[in-house]
Amino acid sequence: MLDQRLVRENPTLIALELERRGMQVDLAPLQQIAQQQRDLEEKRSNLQAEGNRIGKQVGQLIKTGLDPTSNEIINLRKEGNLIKQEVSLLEEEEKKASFALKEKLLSLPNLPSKECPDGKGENDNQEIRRWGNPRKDNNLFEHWEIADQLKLFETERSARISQSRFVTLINEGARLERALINFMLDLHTSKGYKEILPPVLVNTESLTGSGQLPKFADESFKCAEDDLWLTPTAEVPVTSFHRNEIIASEKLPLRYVAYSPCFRREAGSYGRDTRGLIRLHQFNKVELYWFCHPEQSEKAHKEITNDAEAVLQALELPYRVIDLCTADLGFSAARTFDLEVWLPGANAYREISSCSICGDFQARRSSIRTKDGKMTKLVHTLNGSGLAVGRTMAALLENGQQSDGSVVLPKALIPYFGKSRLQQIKSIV
RNA sequence: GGAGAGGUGGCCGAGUGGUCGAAGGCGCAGCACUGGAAAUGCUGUAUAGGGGCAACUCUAUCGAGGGUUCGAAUCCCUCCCUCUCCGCCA
Repeated sequence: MLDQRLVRENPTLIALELERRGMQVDLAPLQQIAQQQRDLEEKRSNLQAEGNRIGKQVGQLIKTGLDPTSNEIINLRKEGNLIKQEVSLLEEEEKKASFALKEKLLSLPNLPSKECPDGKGENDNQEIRRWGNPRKDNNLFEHWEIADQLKLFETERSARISQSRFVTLINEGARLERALINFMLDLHTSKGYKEILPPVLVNTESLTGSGQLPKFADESFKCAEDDLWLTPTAEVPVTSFHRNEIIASEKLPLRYVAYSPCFRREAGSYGRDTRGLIRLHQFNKVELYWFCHPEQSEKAHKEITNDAEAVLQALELPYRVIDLCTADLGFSAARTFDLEVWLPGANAYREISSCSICGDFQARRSSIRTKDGKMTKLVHTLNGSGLAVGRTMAALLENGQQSDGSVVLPKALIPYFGKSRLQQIKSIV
């Protein structure tokens, strides 16, 4: 959420920055509401001050022995009643204004950071660096073909259980998924991340706090009987882990790693990535999340990206880092580095992690602050996948595939998976 | 799900209609005392919004939302949460 004061005092700046995202917004009406809200608040609080004075006066008069039914007190009570009426009228108007203001503010995305490259679409994203040597042989299989051969997951039966875009991992596929989650969590906790395993059903406030609501309700699954949604990413519960808190400055930065299943409706993606593990309604993800001092967040953004990259490096998966342009930024992000892993079977780089700095955007929505001397300041938040587990498995299958049909796994995974190679088996499921 | 108890500041805990943003204690910070420290003493110590260069000041907040009243932490209503017992359950 954007700062109300900025809306009142410098709407032009906001309009300019949103334009970088490709949005044309007329902020004049918003500014007007913000101004109106403040004026009403001022009027109301002055009246209340007057009412408080009268209340105190009555109390004192009665204490000094004046008859409560005396004219003096009756007149004061009348005056008090008049003020009360006026206040309630003003209050009603003020509430309307604040509600309208908040509703609009919650629907505006974050402003891009100065460093974020301007652009009109994904072609304007900028590649920052590459790591590893991508395999480019011909006749390589895509991951679902390999998985099918090795009997790692079940698609048709999953549709029977749920619907399309769900997968049931079986045999060594299930084991590999579990190994990957543990491997990632261990890698990050060894670097000082605190591990948390949050609820995956989250309430409306939590989704609003991190930016998924009110605008993207159709992207999340909602429970019909309760104010609960299936979380689309651990970013949501982790943000709200500290919602409405003031975090002691010496505790910052707080760095969390959270594994969670993630649920997305993928509305509007019909026909895209219909096979395999790339785009599912439910997938596993290990998420990195930082709460930090505003002054540290730029540096933190590089660190969280490096920490996500470390997983790919340990798994010997070639990748590139993309600096998303303003048009491609997510709603809450001020700047985002995407990590794209090389999929030799698909002959393409695919997003496997998205590392964003959100500045104070989520902190303001969620009211997460810290003390800077006597000042109370909003913290900055950052998040990054470390990594999306299903896509990691896809990458391992495609990158490790051998001509004999087996898949060689990276050394780092052996302690977790138990062996170095996936081979044709007689399915035990 | 049923029955009962309760939700007050960073923590403990007083406060059942009147100047209460809230006694007292703990904790924390500063100062004094000390060779240094402990102990002691003094002072300060919530959040949000508005006004002011500032000192400061106004408003709101005692789980949340309504209501009664000139005036509510205190009375009334609704909801939420926590605890204890019973039931159910992985």
